[in-house]
Amino acid sequence: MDKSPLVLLELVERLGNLMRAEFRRAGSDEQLQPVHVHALVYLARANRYSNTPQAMAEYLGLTKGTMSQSLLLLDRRGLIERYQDDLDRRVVRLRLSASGDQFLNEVQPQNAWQQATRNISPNRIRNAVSALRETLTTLQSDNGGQPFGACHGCRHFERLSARAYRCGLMGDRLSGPETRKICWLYEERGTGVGEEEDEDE
Amino acid sequence: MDKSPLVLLELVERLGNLMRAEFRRAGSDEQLQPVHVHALVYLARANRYSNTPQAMAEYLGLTKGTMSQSLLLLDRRGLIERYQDDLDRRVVRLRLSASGDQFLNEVQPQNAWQQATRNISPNRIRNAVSALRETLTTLQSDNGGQPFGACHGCRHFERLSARAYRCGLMGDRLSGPETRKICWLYEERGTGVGEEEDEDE
DNA sequence: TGATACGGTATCGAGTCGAAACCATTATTT
DNA sequence: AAATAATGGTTTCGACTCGATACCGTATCA
Repeated sequence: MDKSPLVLLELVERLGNLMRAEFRRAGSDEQLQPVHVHALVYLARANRYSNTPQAMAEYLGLTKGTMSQSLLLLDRRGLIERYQDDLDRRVVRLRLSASGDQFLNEVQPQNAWQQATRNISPNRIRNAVSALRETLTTLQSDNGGQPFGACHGCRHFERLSARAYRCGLMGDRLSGPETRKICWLYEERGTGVGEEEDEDE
Repeated sequence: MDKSPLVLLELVERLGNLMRAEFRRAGSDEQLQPVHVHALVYLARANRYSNTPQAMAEYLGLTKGTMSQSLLLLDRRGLIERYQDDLDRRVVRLRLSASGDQFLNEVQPQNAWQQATRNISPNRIRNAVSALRETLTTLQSDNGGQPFGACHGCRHFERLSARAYRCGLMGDRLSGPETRKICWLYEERGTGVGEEEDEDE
């Protein structure tokens, strides 16, 4: 019996804690809690289907009530803007305001991480990403949560031509940049079993 | 410019969030917050140098004041025991109580993770561990925090004979099981630069 | 048209969390 | 030895998180 999965868990938790502390530092000037910074970071990366309170709550692991509170605060501070969906008038849509955008550019919450990974080869990072992604997928399907992947890797992603894309699930045309954003409708491409396997060292 | 470090960060944060939710679930019967469960898990794995409020606070990324609060609660609930160090009477030492131990055995907070990683080959996991460990080390040395590693991998770890070990920093004899615990005095072995590098795929 | 589901908000209470003040013990300086 | 500083923990305070629950308006389905 191998204990390395538990070691991996320990690393993930510890890195998560450190980055939360980092987010706390990043938000301290603006009196923001870590979760608020995280929400802004998410919003900057969410596509048109995923910029709702519900999607954010799911992503951040909060209940909708809690999420509603945080959004209220971010709205009061002028960091986000809310507007109504015109098809379904129950749903609220969110976007970063100009000052929210500026805030992210100034404090660079992810900068410490970028620095910390600067000496790790892209290949090792890709291998780690692949293992963690698989863990995440399993963990989520065990818990019945949404997968949240980048649009261009999704099963519903379609390439119409060199520069034209489309979401097969929702039927919308997508711009190039939008296909790199996060979508909570993401589904794994069904390439059967096996996928890639890292080398033995 | 490669964006995969940011993808890795996203995975680490998301997995961290999910596991916190898992810890919340694990502690809900006993009315424990995620951080309390995490503290118990840490305590079960901490060696004789690392079972103090200070070490725990550092590990969990909290201030000593906050840590003190949580320990008070865990003590009231009878899940931990505190006792005085006899060399330095300022320091408090902590251990799991019998019911704290039983709690961990019953709720198995890490079980979901073990399940989620069951289909990932040990080798991929080791590769991911190595990349994340390096990230953690850099992140911590950038922030001036403690490293927290397993005793047997530490620079001060000495093997006296087949079954006898010793910490060269503190000078104590160590039992076999204890060398597998977490120590906050851990220091990377100075094997120069380079270490291992994963294969290209 | 009703019943039901759904997205979001409002309210409440327990508890987290950092900051700062504080206490007892140990270490250092003079 | 006495004064001073540093250290490990605790206490107190106030702002805020967070889940639970109730609630409101809109959409969907019978």
